[in-house]
Amino acid sequence: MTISAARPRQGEPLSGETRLMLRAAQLYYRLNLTQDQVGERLGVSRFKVGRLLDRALRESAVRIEIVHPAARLVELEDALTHRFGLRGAVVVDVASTGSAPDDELLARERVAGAAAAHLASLRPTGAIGVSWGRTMLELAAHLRPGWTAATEIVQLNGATSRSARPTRAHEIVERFGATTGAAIRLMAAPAIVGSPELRDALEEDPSVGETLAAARAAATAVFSMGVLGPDSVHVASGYLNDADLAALEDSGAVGDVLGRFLSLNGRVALPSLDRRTIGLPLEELGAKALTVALAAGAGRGPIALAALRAGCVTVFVADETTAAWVLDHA
Amino acid sequence: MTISAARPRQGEPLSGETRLMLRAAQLYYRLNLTQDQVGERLGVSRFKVGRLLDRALRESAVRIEIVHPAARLVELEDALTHRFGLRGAVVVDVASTGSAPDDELLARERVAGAAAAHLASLRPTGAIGVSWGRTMLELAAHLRPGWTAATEIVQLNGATSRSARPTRAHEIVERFGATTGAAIRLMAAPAIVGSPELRDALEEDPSVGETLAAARAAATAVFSMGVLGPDSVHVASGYLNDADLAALEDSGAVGDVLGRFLSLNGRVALPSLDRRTIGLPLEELGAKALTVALAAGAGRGPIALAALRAGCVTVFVADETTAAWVLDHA
DNA sequence: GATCGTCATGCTCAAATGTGCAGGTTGCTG
DNA sequence: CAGCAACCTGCACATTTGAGCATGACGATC
Repeated sequence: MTISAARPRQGEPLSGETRLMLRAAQLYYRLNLTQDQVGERLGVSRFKVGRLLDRALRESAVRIEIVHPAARLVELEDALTHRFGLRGAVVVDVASTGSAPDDELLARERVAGAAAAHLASLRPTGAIGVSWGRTMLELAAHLRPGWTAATEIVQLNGATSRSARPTRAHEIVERFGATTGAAIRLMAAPAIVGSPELRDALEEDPSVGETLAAARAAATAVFSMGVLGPDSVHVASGYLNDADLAALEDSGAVGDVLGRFLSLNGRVALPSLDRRTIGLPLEELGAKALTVALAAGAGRGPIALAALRAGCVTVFVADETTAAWVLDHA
Repeated sequence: MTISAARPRQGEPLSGETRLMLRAAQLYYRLNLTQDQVGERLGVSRFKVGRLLDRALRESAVRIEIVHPAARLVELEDALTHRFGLRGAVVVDVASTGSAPDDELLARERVAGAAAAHLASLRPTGAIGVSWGRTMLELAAHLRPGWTAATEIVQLNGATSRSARPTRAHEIVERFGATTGAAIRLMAAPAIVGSPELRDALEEDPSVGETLAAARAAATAVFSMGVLGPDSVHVASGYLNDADLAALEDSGAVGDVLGRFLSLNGRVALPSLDRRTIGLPLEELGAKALTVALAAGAGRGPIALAALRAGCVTVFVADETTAAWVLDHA
């Protein structure tokens, strides 16, 4: 080794500037000193400290991450809200139990609970329309007395069952009424009847027509989504026979909202069936100021996406799996 | 399932407040909105946003970490500075080559380079004392012309070799002089002589004495550390015979600073040998305003710790391994 | 059912931080 | 070595943020 001149450095491992930057970052972010204090310790002006910290952030020498386990849910909520132009979205996580049926139950419970809480925070007033189904039943059970004041609770679609499996729609409406102090209005009709003519006749009869008018007038609607399949409530309740089911499947239907079966693009899948369905039409649902839609459990993704595309949702409440599915396929 | 009343929630998965907190964190930290803007979007006051972010930080829902690869080095520097009351510390990383001798070389190169740069940033003036050794030679080679202005460069301890292996102390002093425009003052004496009497006689002779006086007067000193062992420069240069080496090892010496061998506690290990050593005594070194100590390469940990404990270091420059060893054993 | 304590809220004011700009320095080029 | 350009620095000023405090709502307690 002969002393000659400073040889070129192969890879300056750490310039003084970088060292300074990191020291500033440590003092500022770890010790929570002010930029002024950091500058004093490092012998530079506070302006330089600010610029150093700027650089550290830009070069991502410091990383700020949100580590809360629920952060993912909030991200999904924001993505849904933005993607579908919603007024809000609530996504809940469902700890897996290992058993699919239990997960289903748990998802319903969580989504219903979250929906109840969110509804309470929205404090809708006036008339509130409600649908029925297992998730709605669960939601009704979660409503806390006095969660809001409403003048009237209206059943949005037909439900009287002709089979062994009752829809329990009246329990739901009653619970909504009991917890808000509102009058209730039931819809004394089946969800789906045999012919369009019978549907029209029933809807014109005051017994159904008045409720339907009230449903139209309500500014708020709360409903859940149904899947299509042999275990669907509509099949279990006897509204759909095998031929209907087959026709629906052929038409690309993925599930229903207020008894209206939709295909993935958000359109009514089978108009002939839709004309036999008693309750608020989809367009009227979409015209409301506030509609809260619940989707809980595996397989709800497609109908949730369909409903969102149909534009009849302003607040969407779902479990994480469903929310992720919707965003993946949107 | 019977509707009765809201059942107690087993584990509210996500309170609205937490949801709000996370959303605020996302908007604030990811989108860089102001607290005011976040508040507007979330429909809360900016004060609440501030408190929400506070909570997020306290509950460590957001984590701020410094991820730069060199952050560790800066941490070591701060720890050393604080632990030993230094004016500063510089720690460099040494990419392992896989071969121990190459690592040694590389470590010296990096430490010397960093020391040269740091010295330049300190811009010491007046008289500067320097020691010799392989690391000092490397440091000298890294000095850039005009790195500072000095009046005089003084050799701090004896070095003239009586063996085949030259110490090249004069090259070091000359390079320091050439790059600063300073006059130079060499010490025409061996590092260690045979008897205290001869040492005293030499130090009183003007040829050595005047340099020693200048060494005492210098406000700044730059030196490196030597390890004890058969491959030590002092053995190679012929200053120490086997008996000396054995006595040193018995006394617990771990290495030398300016030819003064220290034990781990920072004291002179073998006073009888110290009295035969020509150069600036340790106490005088510790009294200087600025002393820059270099420690590079495996096995320098113990002598580095000893020197730090001896209180003769104000700026410490070392490789990562040595720095970590020192902090581990301090 | 009245009272007290606790807690969250929003305010004012001070501290901290970011921004655009003018002056100065460095290093490059002809 | 002059001229130029890019860059860095520090400053005044506007914006943003934090701290302490008064107020009001809610729930608990006696």
